[in-house]
Amino acid sequence: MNFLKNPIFNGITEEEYNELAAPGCTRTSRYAKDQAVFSTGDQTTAFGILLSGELHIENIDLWGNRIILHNISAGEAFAETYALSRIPMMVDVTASRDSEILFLDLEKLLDDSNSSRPWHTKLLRNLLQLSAAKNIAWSNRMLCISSRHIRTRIMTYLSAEAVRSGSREVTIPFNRQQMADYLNVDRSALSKELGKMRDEGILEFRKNRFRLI
Amino acid sequence: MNFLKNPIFNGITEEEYNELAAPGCTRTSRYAKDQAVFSTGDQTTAFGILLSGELHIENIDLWGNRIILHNISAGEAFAETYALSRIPMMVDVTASRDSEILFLDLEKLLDDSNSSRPWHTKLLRNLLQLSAAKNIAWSNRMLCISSRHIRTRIMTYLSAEAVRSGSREVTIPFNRQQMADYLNVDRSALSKELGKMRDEGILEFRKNRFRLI
DNA sequence: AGATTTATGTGGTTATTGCAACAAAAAGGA
DNA sequence: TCCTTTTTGTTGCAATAACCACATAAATCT
Repeated sequence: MNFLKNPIFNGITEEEYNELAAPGCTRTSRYAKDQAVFSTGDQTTAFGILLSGELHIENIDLWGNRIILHNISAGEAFAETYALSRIPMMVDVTASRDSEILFLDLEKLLDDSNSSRPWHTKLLRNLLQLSAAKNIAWSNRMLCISSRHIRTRIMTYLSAEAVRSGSREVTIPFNRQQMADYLNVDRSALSKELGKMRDEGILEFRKNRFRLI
Repeated sequence: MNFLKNPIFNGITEEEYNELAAPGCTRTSRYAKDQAVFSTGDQTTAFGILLSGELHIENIDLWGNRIILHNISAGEAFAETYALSRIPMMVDVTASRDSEILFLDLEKLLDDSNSSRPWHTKLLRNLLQLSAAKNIAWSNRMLCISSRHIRTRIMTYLSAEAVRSGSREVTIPFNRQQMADYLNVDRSALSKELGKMRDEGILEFRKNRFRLI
């Protein structure tokens, strides 16, 4: 019941959770590294909360290029947008590490028959907060991509991470290829630019640890 | 009361609207073309519904480059993300035409004291749908930007618009500069590529009307 | 209508980035 | 430990797109 501390259950008691979970609205599944959780075209009424591990939300375009749209860490929710809007998924959700996921079926949970339950309004509010937060995350991502220069993208991304962590040293959840996909640049070009920036004394890094100077 | 047909008021009756609007939770304002509705750094508890006109959500980066994050047409809502999350806005909202806006103050509307009102849950649900739809829009936009080739960006964008309108002929809500900002490319490079594509017989266009072939 | 401002198209130049191929280093398995 | 696989870095080359400057067209104003 550790997951009840998750923001999605904000204000919801253990008793209330047991009540909402009772009619088969929830389930837990495990996924191995590189295993697909959802695939493009899937439709789902359930969204997931990542209990442990790590996921990537990614898209592969018509030419086979992959772009990582988002990185999901433990405690974060995902696919709630698709569960809410019922449209076919335009993305792949893949476990980038061994992961454990709690699924909540929104179709059942948000049914009108539950609207008098005390947990119903709380869940709605929490979902709304979650969705708003996702929108903010999209904006941040978009601001990274918006520059046409690799260096600016790197700096925008790392600066934002540094602000979030409150430190000039940041550990990112990507390897080089994934970082390149996230910033939407070529991997070798990214390595090249990172090397240049290190030469110029702008930053230090080893693998996925960066230090801004 | 025409705006009650807006999805945000889905299921909400005129009587209910009068009740929720009574305690000063709503107001209507007019904006002239190019006038700012919100500016970067603003904090708001109210979000807007565009009754008439057109808005652009845009960002100007540290180097003065503008990027249009989103285009708002009549009937669409905006800034609900910021009203929900209370963080300072990272974008400018500008009227691209003379516009009339209905503002709803979420801080007051979503207050616990209203939770027993019949319109309260309806409003929450509608906001949730709205927020989810915005997330979908972000995804679409991101898929446009994800390619590194101008031609692919153009095709991804126009194809998506063609699918939405169910026609090979689409009228987009942008002039060239705005379209370039939306696709995040240089304007002259965009004009050049559009010219090439016309020469190759891939598409026809005049101003903001495009026809895919 | 004429003048002014805004929008769009074109050409040439430069530079950044993508791309491909390979080397080196690190990680993982037997 | 050695061998294999994966990850990261490096180089040269080609190409695309940015940038700049200007021409033309369209829209707006008086």
